[in-house]
Amino acid sequence: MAMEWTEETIARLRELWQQGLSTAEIGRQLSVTKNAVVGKAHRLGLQARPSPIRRPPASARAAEAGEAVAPAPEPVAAAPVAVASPVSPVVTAPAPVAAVPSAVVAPVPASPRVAEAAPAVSPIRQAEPAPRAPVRAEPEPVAVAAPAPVATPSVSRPETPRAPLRAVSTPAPRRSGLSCCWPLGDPGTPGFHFCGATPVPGKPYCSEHAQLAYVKLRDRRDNVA
DNA sequence: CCCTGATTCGC
DNA sequence: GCGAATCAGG
Repeated sequence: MAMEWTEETIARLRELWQQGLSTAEIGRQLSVTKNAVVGKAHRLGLQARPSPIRRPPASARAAEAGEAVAPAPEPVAAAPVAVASPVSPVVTAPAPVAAVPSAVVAPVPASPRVAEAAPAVSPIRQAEPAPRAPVRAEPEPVAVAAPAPVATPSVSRPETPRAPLRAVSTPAPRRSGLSCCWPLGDPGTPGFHFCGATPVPGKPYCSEHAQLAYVKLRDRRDNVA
């Protein structure tokens, strides 16, 4: 059986997706592959983010391969499209959320060391639609974000085994009202849950966790198993 | 090579 | 519905 997309995971997917995190990043946080993330995002109808690639529509390719029957003359002239923006059904503002530059990111369980390495940076300015700057592209030696998560003080956090998160008794913090989605505990374990506190406006986390979330980290790549 | 996201298609 | 495989651009 495939992954059980519970309300929580879907909610998290939505929020992380909306934050502008990369599919791979989201996948790491949810313990799924980027493919799963992308696939699910599509099925959920989440708005596609700028893709680095353009692919010919299947129809076009099929036609090409199959038959040259319809050259596909454009019925409607390529009139000046003018008007309005391309497609922004949802957002009204230029870039409300747009993006947490990938340089910022993630509440992934990481070692506490991060804390000292990165004393909470001020909340990033996520004002611009910043196209993701690949971390590696940064001129600076520094890198990205991190999180020290898990509030559970006890554990030093062995590492996150790719737990298929299931069996979690959906304590679903209901989407009604906003709630901090900072993950507590390891996904897949019974005690796993989200903070649930009232988030700061514009962010998915409460003030406490927002501080942890928006901090730089050295390596976002392998914090999860 | 690494990263990215999108689509296809077998399951 | 799911997501690996595959594709394709940066």
